[in-house]
Amino acid sequence: MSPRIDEQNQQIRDARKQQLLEAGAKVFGERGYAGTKVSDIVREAQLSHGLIYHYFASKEDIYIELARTAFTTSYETIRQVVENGGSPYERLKELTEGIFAHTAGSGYFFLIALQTNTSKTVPEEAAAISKEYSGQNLQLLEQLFREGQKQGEFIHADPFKQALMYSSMLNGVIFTRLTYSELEDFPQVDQILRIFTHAREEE
Amino acid sequence: MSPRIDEQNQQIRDARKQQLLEAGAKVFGERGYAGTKVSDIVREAQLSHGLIYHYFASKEDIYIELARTAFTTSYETIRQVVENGGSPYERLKELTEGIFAHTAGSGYFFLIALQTNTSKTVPEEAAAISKEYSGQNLQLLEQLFREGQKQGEFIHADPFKQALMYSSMLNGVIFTRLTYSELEDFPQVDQILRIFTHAREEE
DNA sequence: GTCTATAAAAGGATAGAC
DNA sequence: GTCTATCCTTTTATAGAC
Repeated sequence: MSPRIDEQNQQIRDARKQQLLEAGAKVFGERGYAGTKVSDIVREAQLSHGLIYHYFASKEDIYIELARTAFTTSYETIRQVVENGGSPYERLKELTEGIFAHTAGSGYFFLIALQTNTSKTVPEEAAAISKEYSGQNLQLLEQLFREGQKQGEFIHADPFKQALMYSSMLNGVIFTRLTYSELEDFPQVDQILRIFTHAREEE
Repeated sequence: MSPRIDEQNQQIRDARKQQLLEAGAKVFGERGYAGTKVSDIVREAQLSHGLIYHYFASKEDIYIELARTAFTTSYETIRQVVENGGSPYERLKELTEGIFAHTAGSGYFFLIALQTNTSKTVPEEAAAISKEYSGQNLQLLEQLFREGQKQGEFIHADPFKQALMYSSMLNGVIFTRLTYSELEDFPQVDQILRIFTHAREEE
């Protein structure tokens, strides 16, 4: 086989796989792992039913790959912002706005991460990945709150609980916004962050 | 058939149905509608597989009944507190504490309500019930925020968005707490409500 | 590489005995 | 009223032709 053809085939393979992953992200995000049928994915991807098994070993495998992408990206995003310059409050604000901006369009990866974290019906390997990264994310946030408290920007409270409160709130709000996507100026980031800062009248 | 026997049978029937509903609440709450098998429910209820169909027409039917219970109870709870005496802030605080207390134990009905609201895979009838009640709940909250703003307790912002923010946050936090149930003093209700009130240094 | 047809497995629902 | 065994539909996965 000529390398010319080889390369072309590889491109096709990559394109198809990508197509299936994107379709999978959408339907898994919308319907959950158990609620998604293989036929849902291939319909969304506009490919034949059998073809999916040339690219993935099983329905589980697609989900695991998507979950891995979701967690590695979110971890990298958080790490970058948290390890950035700026005061703790500035970094927290930048992180929050970044996450909202990032999930404004589709939010499918957010939904996959969330359900992988919380559902008891996702593939075991995905749950393992989730557990690992969620802990790391919380640690990054905890550290940020600890710094902010030391510098006097944030109110004093168990930094771990503050990190937990922050991510809970974020989950709830993003989730809501996905169903009320027509709303403008929702949520107000400054308003949310008031939970963690000292009293100051709204400017 | 003697009325004596009739009555006894009725009691058995009621007990079994209750048993199945409780088991259903647990597994549907934990695993979602699509992720739950009829066999999961009967195993949890410790009854035989076939028996469930003497009490419910289908898996869908059990879920619908549970969803209805979840929504009617939550609506009644909110309505009672909101229409109570006390200042808007006091009522909001009472409501929040009540919901946390109520979901501290199991939270299965909370989870069922949440997924009925958001999942695309629940039975159609359940989704319809959800839509109806969610709107009503939001209206009650919106009214509470409107009053609180008029009386000067709450910051000024679109009352509908504030209601949405409140319920989003509550969802996120309750959800988190269900996985971190060993945490004491989480969440701090006063801290959450700071989002909606005017600045005042934490007491 | 892609498709259609088919096998294999899982899960919801029913039948009939006790 | 309750159980076990069975049916039947849905869904995952594979085979084989193009």
